[in-house]
Amino acid sequence: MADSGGPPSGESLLFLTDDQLRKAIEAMFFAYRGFTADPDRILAEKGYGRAHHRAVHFINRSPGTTVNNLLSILGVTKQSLNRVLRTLISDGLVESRIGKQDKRERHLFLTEPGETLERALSDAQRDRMRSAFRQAGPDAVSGFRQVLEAMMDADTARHYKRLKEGGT
Amino acid sequence: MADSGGPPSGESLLFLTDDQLRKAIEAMFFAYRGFTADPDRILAEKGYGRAHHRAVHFINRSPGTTVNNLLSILGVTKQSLNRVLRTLISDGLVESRIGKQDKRERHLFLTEPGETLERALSDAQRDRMRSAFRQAGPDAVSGFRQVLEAMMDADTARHYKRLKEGGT
DNA sequence: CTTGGAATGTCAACAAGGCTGACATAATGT
DNA sequence: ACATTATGTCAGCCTTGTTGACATTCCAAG
Repeated sequence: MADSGGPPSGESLLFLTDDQLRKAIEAMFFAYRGFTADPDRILAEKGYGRAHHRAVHFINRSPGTTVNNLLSILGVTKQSLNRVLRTLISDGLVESRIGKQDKRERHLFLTEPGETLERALSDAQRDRMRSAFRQAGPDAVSGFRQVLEAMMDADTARHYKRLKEGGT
Repeated sequence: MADSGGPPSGESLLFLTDDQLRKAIEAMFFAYRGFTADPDRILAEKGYGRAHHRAVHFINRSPGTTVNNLLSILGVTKQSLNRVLRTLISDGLVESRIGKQDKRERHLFLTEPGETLERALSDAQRDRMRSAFRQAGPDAVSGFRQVLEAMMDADTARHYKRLKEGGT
């Protein structure tokens, strides 16, 4: 089963031994920890968690987005999201406006302080990403993105592409 | 502030606009969800969580490792790890042997059923990784690994490299 | 040899943030 | 009128992180 060790077995274009795949899996695990480490520190200071970061990020990304929309992007239950939104709104980082066309909908926006927090978080994360890209070099960057896209679930990839292309 | 949109601004070898970095950040977030989705399903069936997966993975990786060693790799508190180990041991997936030299230490091993679970989990995760690599192509693979390594914390990278090179 | 500290691991209790289920309200669409 | 949709809320559960307290074992300095 595990044809590990030794050099590429040739023949396939992709010399993917179990051992190499395992290394990639571990790399993904460790890298994700680094990826979240900087924002986590900032969030901890302010008494927030990763869930708040995600909400703030995607509201900043698509100002005026609805709760439902956010739910489908984040892939959590509305109860979970609502708990986070409630604290963000009552802390004055997020504003929720009733929809004009459809008054059932709530459109979400970052307030001034909300944008400040978002910027602190994304600056930290971007700095690390930029430095990783610089170390790895230009060719590595496109490979990185291609593999990540291929690793997403189909539904998730749809969301990602939609965000990648269009704005809101 | 955000010089987003438009093609690479040239000049730097790495055309890294804020917009591109943000896309990479989102890709990382969505990809990690895909990365954990398959094992999560298997774990949920058996009543375990991601923490159990991590423990089983690294015990399989380095049989006979001590609790302390595992702790430094996983980066959680010993109490957290201990809870997970306790259930794995009482379910008969992991065996804990008191150290011969130092009787304070516990050396951890997978039992037969433990290895079976580990294989199910890593097969699922490897399958997705392999398919992502195939879709992305050989060049992408090395770029992917390079960026991930550059994204880790320094301490984490040490652990990763040690695991990558040596066996135990 | 004894004794104090360091290392290792265990138990208890708490918090964050997932989850399900039930239910309320308001607006929309048929 | 009635069913459906969008949202919010309460209650309760689970996993998994945290800190604090404590037991055991080892080792080294007196």
